[in-house]
Amino acid sequence: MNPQTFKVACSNCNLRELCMPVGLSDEQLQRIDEAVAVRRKVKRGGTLFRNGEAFTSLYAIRTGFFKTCITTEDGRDQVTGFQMAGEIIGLDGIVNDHHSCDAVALEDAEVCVMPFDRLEELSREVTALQHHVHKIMSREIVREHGVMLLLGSMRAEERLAAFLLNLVQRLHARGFSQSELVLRMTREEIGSYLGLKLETVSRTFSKFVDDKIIEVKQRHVRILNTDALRNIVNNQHACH
Amino acid sequence: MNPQTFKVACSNCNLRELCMPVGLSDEQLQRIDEAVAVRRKVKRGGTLFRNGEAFTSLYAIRTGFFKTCITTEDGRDQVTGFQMAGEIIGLDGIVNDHHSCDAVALEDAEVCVMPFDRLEELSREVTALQHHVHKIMSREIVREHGVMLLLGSMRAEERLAAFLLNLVQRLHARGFSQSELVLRMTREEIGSYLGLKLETVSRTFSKFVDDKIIEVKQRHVRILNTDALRNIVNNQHACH
DNA sequence: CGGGGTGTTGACCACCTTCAAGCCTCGTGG
DNA sequence: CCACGAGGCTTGAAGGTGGTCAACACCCCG
Repeated sequence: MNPQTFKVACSNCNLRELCMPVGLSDEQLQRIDEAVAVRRKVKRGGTLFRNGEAFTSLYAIRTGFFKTCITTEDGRDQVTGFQMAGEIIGLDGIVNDHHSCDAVALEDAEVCVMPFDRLEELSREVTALQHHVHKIMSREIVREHGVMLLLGSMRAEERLAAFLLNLVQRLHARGFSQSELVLRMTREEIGSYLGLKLETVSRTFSKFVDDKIIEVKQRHVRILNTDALRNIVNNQHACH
Repeated sequence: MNPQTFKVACSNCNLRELCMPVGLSDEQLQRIDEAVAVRRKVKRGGTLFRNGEAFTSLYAIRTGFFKTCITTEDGRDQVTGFQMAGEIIGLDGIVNDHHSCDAVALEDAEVCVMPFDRLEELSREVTALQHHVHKIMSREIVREHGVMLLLGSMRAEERLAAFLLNLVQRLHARGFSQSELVLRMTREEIGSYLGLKLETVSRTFSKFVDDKIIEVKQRHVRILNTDALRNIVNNQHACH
């Protein structure tokens, strides 16, 4: 209710390339700084926004890890994505001026709050920013196409392999290991995202361990054979 | 290769409310007309754009019916959506300046071609247009969330019921019947969209017919009991 | 030390897929 | 005009994948 807030600047942010502004002049960067009003901290388990809440801002993740999920009246639940540092959340709220999903922090997190009307205002003046906002939204659309492909046509092993490869690739882009990762989410949340039950996720992890493709200790995962994972995603279904 | 093209005007288009411009002054409408360069016809079975092609424009469907689908190297195939008059396609191309899916006409179609750089230029000047472009992209993101929910958590009957309700609702918004519709796509395409095999789609149709929920004659579908369909989507899973 | 949340594993079963056969419909060409 | 063929659709039988239910192990933390 009383989130901690801090004044903030994009111009010296080390996530610049991943996040909002791209290839801008110093002057343009300073103008962006004006748009990014404040930072906000969210504790693990806390929500950045909830389904139904008024939409005011987009959020750039500085630190931490989020899930977004939709919940229907009849108790259905679906994780629609996991987001990490440098990624933008809140785009779902634009169309109806209120959010249509929950954003939950899976570890203590800090986000940059970008009031959307300021962002629109500024992107009318800074062409590069306008373009970037469009690209971010388009990227999210394309990402979701990939998830639809996964949910619509992949089997459990393929889904989990694709999931691990995607996670580790994004972490690698942020300077982490290509072969080791810590899952911030439960098996149930993975399952919800992948359209599987938690037992199936657990079993599939175990199978990968048996096959010496990964090592698992709790939420710590070490990838022993990246190519094997890639083959599972790509080739496996070529039997037709 | 040599698509037929026509000069076009939004200002007197009867799809105005569904499509691009919203609540604009006459002067603003005229400016939009400048952005919408030409129309283009696509024959049934033809493609409006294909995966890998350079992205230049968004397309507003004037008449006809499209599917968008992604195809991977390993032969996987996924229909990501069906689009009808008044809807916008091509948003996937913005992020990488080339399209990442195919848009195929399922019946003879005509689209308005909107060069994206003109659209960006114009939306820097016309705030309402800028806002509308953002809303269109956000709407697509939210729509895809719904598909993810469907693919991730619904059973075959629920998926098909949701699909029929969605189609008929969109057709109704365009002045068609609330209870009768003509499917423009094959069972296989429905299946691809819903993450089911065509046999399962066919079987589920048959079950709905047995249950007197719909009548089916080829691609003509008459909904006899809309509430039953709604219950299938909502309640069925409440057994938990 | 104990308890709750989380994860693993097994047995059984339901749902959907696979494979196969046959039908219907429409368009084309004889 | 009819015959034929191809594509699309339906239906059946059998099998597999993942879901469900249940028991238990593990780990973190109070």
